[in-house]
Amino acid sequence: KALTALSDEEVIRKEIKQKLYHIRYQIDGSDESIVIATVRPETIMGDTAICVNPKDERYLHLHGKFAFVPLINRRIPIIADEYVTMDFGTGALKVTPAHDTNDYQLGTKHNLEVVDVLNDDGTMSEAAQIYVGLDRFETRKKIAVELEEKGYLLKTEEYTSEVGFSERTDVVVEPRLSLQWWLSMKDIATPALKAVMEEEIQFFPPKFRNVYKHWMENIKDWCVSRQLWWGHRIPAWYDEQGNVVVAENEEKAIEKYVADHGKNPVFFKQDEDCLDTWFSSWLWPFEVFKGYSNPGNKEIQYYYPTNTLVTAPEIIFFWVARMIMAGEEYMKAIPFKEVYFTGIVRDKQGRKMSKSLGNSPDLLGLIDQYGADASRFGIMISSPAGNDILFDEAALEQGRNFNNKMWNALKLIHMWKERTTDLVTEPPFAVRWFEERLRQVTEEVDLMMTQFRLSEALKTIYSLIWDDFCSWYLEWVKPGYEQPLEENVHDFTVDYFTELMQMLHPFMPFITEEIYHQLEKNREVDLCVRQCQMPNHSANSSILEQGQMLKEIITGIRDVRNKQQIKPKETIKLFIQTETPDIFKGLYGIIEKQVNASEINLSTTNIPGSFTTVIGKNTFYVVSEKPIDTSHQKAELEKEMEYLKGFLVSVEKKLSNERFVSNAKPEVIELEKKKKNDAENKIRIIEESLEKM
RNA sequence: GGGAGCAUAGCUCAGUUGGUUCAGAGCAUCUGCCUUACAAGCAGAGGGUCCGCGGUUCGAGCCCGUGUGCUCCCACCA
Repeated sequence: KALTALSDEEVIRKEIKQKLYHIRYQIDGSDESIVIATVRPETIMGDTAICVNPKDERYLHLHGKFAFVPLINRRIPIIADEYVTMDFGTGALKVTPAHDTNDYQLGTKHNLEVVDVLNDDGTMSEAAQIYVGLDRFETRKKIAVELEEKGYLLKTEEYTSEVGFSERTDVVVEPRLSLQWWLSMKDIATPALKAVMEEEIQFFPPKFRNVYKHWMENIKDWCVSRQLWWGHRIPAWYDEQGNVVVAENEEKAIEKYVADHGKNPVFFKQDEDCLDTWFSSWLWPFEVFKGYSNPGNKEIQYYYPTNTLVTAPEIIFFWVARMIMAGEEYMKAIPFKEVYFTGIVRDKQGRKMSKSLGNSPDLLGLIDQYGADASRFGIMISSPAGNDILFDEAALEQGRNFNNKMWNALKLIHMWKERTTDLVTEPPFAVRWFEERLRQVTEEVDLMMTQFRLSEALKTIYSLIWDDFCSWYLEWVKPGYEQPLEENVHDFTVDYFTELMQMLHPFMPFITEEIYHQLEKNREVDLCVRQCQMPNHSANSSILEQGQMLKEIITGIRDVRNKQQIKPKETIKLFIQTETPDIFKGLYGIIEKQVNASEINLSTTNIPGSFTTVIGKNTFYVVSEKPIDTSHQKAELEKEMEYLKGFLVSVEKKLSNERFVSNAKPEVIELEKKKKNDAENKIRIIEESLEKM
């Protein structure tokens, strides 16, 4: 047990206009006096020193002398401490250890007497000597008058400062000494600090390790007793003389008492205080499985330590650190391996959501409006790990639209099912490509999930479904109007869609489950959250590169169509000039469909009257009914040319820099050479195209 | 006052030993489309002195110093 100066929890600070009283204290053995300034003149009877700054020249001659507290004439020392600010008030501070936190610390440091002038009910105590039994605020008024009458009050000035009010009762909180139970923290903090610093326990995001480290390295003893009537009661018992015994329970306390005193206690009463809420909470990881009260039971063996704690960063110290300490102390093992910190949900303007602001969304209303999956999507997509969440309904709308998109994809696949053909062919390029793409993204998402980069994982899956699956893959395999689809292509598509639903399931459980069952009737098991099935070999990069090139070609030619204002329904003829015609094998069908080309041919020369565009190492000539506007095209090519030449210069400069060549890693130099080569090739191709225009 | 973090497109954010053409994504914006899954959509585009200054380096969005601005936690002046 130790004295506590004050607990400042549940205290609301408010700016209050007050009076600052300048009060004169007579110096012992001198005509001189020293003036202090205070807003609480009723506490002067608790003064046990006057403190000045050691550097303050005004008071140098008073160091070590004594002064008298007005009205009660207690003789108190004049001490010097850096704590006192010279330019505030008079530069002299009355020290009241019983009623001010800082004064208490000052008192401890300088071995000052402690005089508690207040009773529990806020009236003046016997120790105050005067105004005993009178309310503190009444005393303040009366004492000011008395001080003035007796010539101690020199002046009063208006002063605004912060005063603590009780959160529950809204009365001014009075710092007051009391006897409390404390827990010495240093020893139990050491292993807990080590566990996190050595990453036996990992924090996500890791930046919070700094906060934890700072706390644990500067840990203060913990006041664990509370004057409440609920909670775990302090396990301490007193006899009639106030001798105390601490034990696990009353039975053991009596045993201990008998051992210490050689007799049974006549009177034995448990302490009425309760433990701090967090003292109970820090037992949570093991005591929910009775790991302390019934050690080694089956459940605690299975569940302790657990894997991941999900919590908020503002309770790193209150709860996270304490659970780790309790785990190490009582279970001799860490309680969990990973801690994931969620952000605080804020409104669009960045304000914390709160009842008083009334800016919390009505979740059930949102679910009605957008759907449960969409609401989950909206929150998850805007939760970058470790950052606060700015809640914006637009994200929920995006989630709703995503639902709709997937629903429509399902509808399309159902339509195909009705007219598949038994004809089974080699899987077309699109099928092979998407398999690789799925494999690639699965690996990416798996990595993000293990790093708790949840919103990034969701974004990646979202893009895989919307862009790769719907916008590219489905369009690539889509049969012509009223044409049938090969059965195996349909089956692959169903498999892919299933795999996608599995990936998305943790984020959007309802629609994924539904689509999963509708894709294939009579599925026996439900979808559940499981780890990604890691592919048994890594993705085939050449197919992926080919797919990437295909996307770029399609986009590039669509851009030409747009810029040339060729109507969507109007077909074009496409000629490809390439040194590697093989890479286009099997892609003609897709390209024709995607850019609405009536035919595609290879060409070794420029096509007159066409629009030229260079994509990668290949030149494409677009022929349309419409007259081609080459001025725009020419300007674009020239612009690119200029850029490439500038780029080439910078690469060449780098390569001719001796210091670069001698210092850079060989693979970096190789890359630079490749860049140079690529740029030169591209410049040549564009030059040729420009010449012919 | 003590500590931590942040500053990249209009907004929210990625950018993983400093080296691909690195300046990105989503949303928003603009243009064109009622194309037979989807207008809650399709196709395309524009948009940035990577906060300022200095340094290290062959090379800096990334490393170091410094200034400015913001956020959070803790303490709080009689």
